[in-house]
Amino acid sequence: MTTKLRENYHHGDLAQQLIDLAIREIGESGTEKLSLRSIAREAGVSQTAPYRHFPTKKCLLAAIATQGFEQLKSSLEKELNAASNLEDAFVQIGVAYVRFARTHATEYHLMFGGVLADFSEYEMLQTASMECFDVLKTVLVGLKETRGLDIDIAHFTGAVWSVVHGLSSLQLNLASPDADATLTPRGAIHALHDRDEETLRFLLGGILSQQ
Amino acid sequence: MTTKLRENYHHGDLAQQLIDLAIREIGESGTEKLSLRSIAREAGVSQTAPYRHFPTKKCLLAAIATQGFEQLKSSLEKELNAASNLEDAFVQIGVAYVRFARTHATEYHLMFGGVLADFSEYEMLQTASMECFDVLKTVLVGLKETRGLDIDIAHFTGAVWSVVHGLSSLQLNLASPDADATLTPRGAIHALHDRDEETLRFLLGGILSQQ
DNA sequence: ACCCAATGTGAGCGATGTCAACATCACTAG
DNA sequence: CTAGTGATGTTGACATCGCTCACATTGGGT
Repeated sequence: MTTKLRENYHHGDLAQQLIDLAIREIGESGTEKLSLRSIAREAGVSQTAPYRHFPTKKCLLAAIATQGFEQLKSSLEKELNAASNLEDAFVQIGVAYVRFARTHATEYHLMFGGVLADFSEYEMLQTASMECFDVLKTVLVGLKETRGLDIDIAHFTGAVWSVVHGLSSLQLNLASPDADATLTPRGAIHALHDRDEETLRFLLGGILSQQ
Repeated sequence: MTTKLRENYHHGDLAQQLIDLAIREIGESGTEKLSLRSIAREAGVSQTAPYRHFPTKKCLLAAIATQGFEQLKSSLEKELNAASNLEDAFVQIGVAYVRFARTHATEYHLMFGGVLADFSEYEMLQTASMECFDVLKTVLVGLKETRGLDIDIAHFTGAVWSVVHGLSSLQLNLASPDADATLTPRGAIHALHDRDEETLRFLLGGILSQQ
């Protein structure tokens, strides 16, 4: 499957194929092991061809993260539109967020793992992340208004985001296939698996009843 | 301060100095940029000397994470011993956890950032992380008993851990110095800063009153 | 005083990110 | 129809990196 020679000089859609190959390679071997040269080989292209599309390795990573934010945004929007009221949307968006993290582990890692130190270096990343955040914002602002909550909305948003991010990040980075639900680090994380909605209701449920 | 020649052939405590230099370099330039050769130069030692202490670059990182778990454990234990009751300990341990993450960002990143994929490859890391987890376990098991909570303790532990980890990880990876508390990603995270206890009471407070 | 295990050195291999100069192609203006 | 231009891909090279191997130095236990 690798190193197949193209019959055409030009490739067609090298940028997107490099993104896909990079996601796969990171998923298999981790961010540190990703090499532009190896995915160039896999794409059947010279080692410097990627530089026509991504001026730097980090720019490739930023492109992956940007795509991730766009996908996450559309997932959350779908959930928001499907929910019949804001309280449902509140939980269901959380569930969709964690599900996205699990099914797009590589993207999530690049979006929130601190690999891309400063989003402002990459304009498209910046705007994609803000548009994604806006979905969460919409729900929480609406919730504050309809329920007349007396809260600092920025702080509230940060707190809620912490919960869904914590759930996602812990499971991504410390999950192990051979864990059972015992009272060990791995076990506690294993106990979270496939119980997203229950866990989120547990953690977020009390918030709405406060105040 | 760098590249100073030693007058002695032997260094004295190269292992620990390499750990310290690595923490500094990661803090300044990120995990990806850390090079064994550069910290060897800074230590005034040949480029292969580090290999007498760490068979691999990842082993150096594992040593840093191990040291981090030991420090975190002792922080949490101090908090546990200082608290007058379990409810206080519950929140104060959370506060200490987030404070550790902030003051030891590099270590925290290595401990929970998914860089060291499988702890079981590094025995000392494995045991250090379990001993650290035991402190959290003690509090939660105690809490379940004294309050007669009807909960799955592994799941409960995972959920609580998610909250403190989410708070820590979000702030570490997405904090920016020039943020104000507006309704933007950065702003929401900024709104969490220096409000650990308040946020944790907000998020964890409802849990204890449930059931 | 001797020896050995621990520790440090030097040279080098294969791989990587990136750059500069060049080649090939698709498309558009005349 | 054709000439030329910008986008895309290639070749070759440089500095750096992780890591290995063979060798040098040292200090502590006999």
